[in-house]
Amino acid sequence: MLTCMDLRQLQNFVAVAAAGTVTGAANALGLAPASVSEQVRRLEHSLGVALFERTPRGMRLTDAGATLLTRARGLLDHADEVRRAVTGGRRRVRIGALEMLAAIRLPAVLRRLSARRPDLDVDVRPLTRQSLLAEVAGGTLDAALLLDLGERVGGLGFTPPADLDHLDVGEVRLWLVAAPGGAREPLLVSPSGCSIRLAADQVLGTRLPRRELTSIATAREWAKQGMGSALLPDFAVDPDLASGALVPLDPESGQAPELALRLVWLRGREPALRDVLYAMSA
Amino acid sequence: MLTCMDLRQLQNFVAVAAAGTVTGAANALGLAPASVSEQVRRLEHSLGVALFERTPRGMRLTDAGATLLTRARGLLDHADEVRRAVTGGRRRVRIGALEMLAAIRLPAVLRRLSARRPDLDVDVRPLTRQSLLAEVAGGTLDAALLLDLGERVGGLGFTPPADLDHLDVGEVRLWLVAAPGGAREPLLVSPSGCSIRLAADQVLGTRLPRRELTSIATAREWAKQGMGSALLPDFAVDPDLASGALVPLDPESGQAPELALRLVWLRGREPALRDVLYAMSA
DNA sequence: AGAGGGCATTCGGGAAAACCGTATGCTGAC
DNA sequence: GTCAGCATACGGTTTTCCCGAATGCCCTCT
Repeated sequence: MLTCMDLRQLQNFVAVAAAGTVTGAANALGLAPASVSEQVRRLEHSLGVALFERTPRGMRLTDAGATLLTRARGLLDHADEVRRAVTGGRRRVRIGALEMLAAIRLPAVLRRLSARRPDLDVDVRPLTRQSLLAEVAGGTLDAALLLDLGERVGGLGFTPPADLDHLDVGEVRLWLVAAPGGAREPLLVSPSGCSIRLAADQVLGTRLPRRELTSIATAREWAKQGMGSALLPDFAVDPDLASGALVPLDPESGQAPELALRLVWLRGREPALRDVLYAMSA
Repeated sequence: MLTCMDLRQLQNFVAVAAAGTVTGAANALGLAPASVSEQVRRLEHSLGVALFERTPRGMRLTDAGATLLTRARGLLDHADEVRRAVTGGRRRVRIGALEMLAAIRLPAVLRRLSARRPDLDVDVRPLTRQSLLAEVAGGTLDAALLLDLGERVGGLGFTPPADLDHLDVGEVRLWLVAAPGGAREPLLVSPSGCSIRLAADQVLGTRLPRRELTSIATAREWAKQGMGSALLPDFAVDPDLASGALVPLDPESGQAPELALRLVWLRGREPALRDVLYAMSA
C-alpha cells in the first residue's frame, strides 16, 4: 500500500464505471483492456476495497465503488481546476442543448453566461435528449439544457440515467392552439420522444384523438391550416399568435403549465462548475 | 504533456516548497535528492511553468509556484478525504499546542472536539511557538493552539512564517499581581520569546525595570515572595488569587487585555479540516 | 444442445519511468 | 582560498505501464 491513489487510476476507474465494461472504457481511453483491468485492480488493492462486482456482462459498482465514483469525479475536477489555475489556461465548459432550444432560447442564456463569466470558453452541441443525458452521465458533457416539468429531473416523463443535479434557468409557456374557425381535433403531436410530445401526453392525457407528425413545425403548420389543435411552445407560436393565424384555445384551468428550461449536470461535480452553471440563470 | 500532474509529484513539490531545498525535502520524503529534483522538473515541464527559482542556497517559489502551492495542498487534502471516505479509515488530526497550554487549557478544548466529532483521532504535541508555527507551515501539524493578541495572527509580537488562518476558541485573562505588601518593582518576566513575556512587552511597554526569570512559574513564586510584580495568565495565578497569596494591582484602564486562545492553520487547507477546527471553539 | 460472441482476466515481453549512488558545477561563508 | 551546502547530470537497477495474444467464463442465438 505504499503507492496510493494515482489520478490516472481514478480516471480509468471513472471511465470503467461510466462505460460499465473494461473494454468500453479501454476504447474510450485509447488503451488496451488489459491495462485498464490492471489499473483498476491496482486501485482496488491500494484502497483495500472491492470497487466492482465482476459479472460476465461487465462491471457493476459495489457500494464502495459508488461512494468513490462521485468523489473521484470531484477530485478529478479539482485537479483540473488546479492545473488551470497555474497554467492560466481558460476554462472550457461543454454544454449540450436540445436541438429545438439551441436556435431560440439558448442564445440568451449564453449571453448571460459570457457577460458574467467572460473567462470561459463555452462549447455548445445540439443533441437529442437521450444523447444529452447519456453524455452528461458519461462526462462528455458538463451540463445539458433541456425541457422538463416539476421539481425533479424527469418530471416530464423520462428517466435520467444517473444522479443529476438541476437548475431552472427559464420557462417555456405552452399554448394549446388551433386556427381560428379550424378543427379542434385531432390533437396534432410531434413524434414520441420529443419533449413537447411528452408534455402533451403529461398535460392533456392520451385519451384525445391524435395524429402524429414529424416535427413541431409540421404540427404548427397543420394547425394553421385548420387540421386540428396542437400544444406548442411559446417560441414556436408567438408570431402566429400575434398575427392571428393561430388562436389559443381556452384551456381548462391549469391545463397549460409552464415547462422549465432546465440545466442538468452530474451530481457531485466540482463547486466551481456549479458556480458557472448558476451564472446561466436569469 | 501527455502525462499530467501526478499526486506524488505534487507531494514532492509541496515538500520542496516547505523545506526550501531539494535536499531537505528528499530527507523528509525518504528519497534521494536526485529523484525529487527530477520529479519537480517533470512537474514543471508537464505544466509548462517554472515553479521555482533555483538559487545556490535552495529553491525559491515563483509566483506560479506560490499559486500552485496552496492549491496543491488543497488537492492533496481532498485526495486524502476521498481515500478516507472509501476505506472508512478514521481521520487523524495532528494538533500542536503551546506547552504552557497543554496542561491547563487544552483538555477542555479537546473534550469539546471529541464530543462533537467522535469520528476523529487526535494527536497532540506540546511544542514551543516557533516549532508550532514551523510545523504548521510545513504541514507536519494540521493546526496549532497558541496565545495571541488582536485581530491578526502575530498581534502578540511574532511573525507567522506563512499565510495562516485562525479561530479564537477561548480567552486567557492576564493579571498584574504582586504579594500583598510586597515590592511592586521590578517587573518579573519570563524569558524572551515566551508568549506571556511578549504580552508583557506589548501591554506594559519596556520602560519598567524588569528582571528576567527562567519561567512563568518562577516569576510567580518570586512575586509571592514579594520580589516584585508580574503579569501572569489566569490559569497560573487563580489559586494564589483565591488564597490571597497574590493580589491584583489595579491596572490603569485597559491595561490588562485578554489574550486569545487561538487556533491557527495554513490558509487553504481543505474545508473538511476547517469544520473540524471550528468544532473546537466554545 | 452446441457454437459463437462479448466479457474480464492472465501471461510474457518491451518501453518508460522512478529511484538510487555518485559525480559535477555552482555560490556564499569562513 | 578552501570548504560546505546546494541543485543537477549521469549510468544503472527496479518498478510500473502498456500491449498483444491467449484463457476461461457466461449468455445468447441457432
